[in-house]
Amino acid sequence: MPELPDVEIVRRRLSRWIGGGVIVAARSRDAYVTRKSPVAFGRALDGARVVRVERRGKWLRWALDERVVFAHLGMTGDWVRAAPDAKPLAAERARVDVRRGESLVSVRYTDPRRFGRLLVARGDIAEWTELGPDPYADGLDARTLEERLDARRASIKEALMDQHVLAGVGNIVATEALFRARIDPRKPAGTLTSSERRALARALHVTIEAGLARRDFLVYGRGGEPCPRCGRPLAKIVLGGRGTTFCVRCQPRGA
DNA sequence: CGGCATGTTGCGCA
DNA sequence: TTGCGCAACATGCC
Repeated sequence: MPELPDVEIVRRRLSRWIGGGVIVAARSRDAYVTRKSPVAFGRALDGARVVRVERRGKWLRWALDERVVFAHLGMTGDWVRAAPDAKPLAAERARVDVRRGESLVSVRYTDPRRFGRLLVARGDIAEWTELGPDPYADGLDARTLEERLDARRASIKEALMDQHVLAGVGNIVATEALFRARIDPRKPAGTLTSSERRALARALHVTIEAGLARRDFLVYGRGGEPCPRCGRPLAKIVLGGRGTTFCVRCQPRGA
């Protein structure tokens, strides 16, 4: 489930597994996911040291000695650890074997749907540098939210999911945070009141923490079920091409 | 078989 | 030029 909280969980695992290690072998056979010759992926990584594993929004950034690896999990991507001699896992698209002291760690990139990306670069790429503030790494207050949303005509939900506005908010986090903040997802972003922006900043924080704690969703994917707050059946609409669940009573349009 | 899916990009049309 | 809706990408699951 790769939105900000899930990507952060993957980052922590990766950092623990391979941070500070030296890559002894990196292989991919998937030209679609590597967006270039998978051979170049292996060549660029072989022998490099993993200085650190960072995250911004939904992107992971591996800082190597002289290169940078950008990894996006798309819809179904994940990094898992396997025994170095284990056969390729189901939907495995790449593997990176890392030596840390005495031990050899093998991490595998799995991604059935292959919307994810594994990019090698010499420096930062536009997809990374053009990201908006990350509400977890950078913190988020009502003032920042106001700057980011000001004069936007798109709905608040679509604005939240725009990675240039805020980095890391996807369909689940947006849906859950708007429910917590009691804001109609269709409301134009630029028309939120300051108290709504305060509630939304807080709700994003709570939603991200709930995601990190792997708690169940309140309303996402629960269209037709009773609203957890008032019991009225949750509405299900499409906004910006994405399924959107909300409560017409608890999330009013009016200010 | 049809419909839907946690993401992103690019195209056609106002 | 800008903005918006929508299809496409590739695959699995219900």
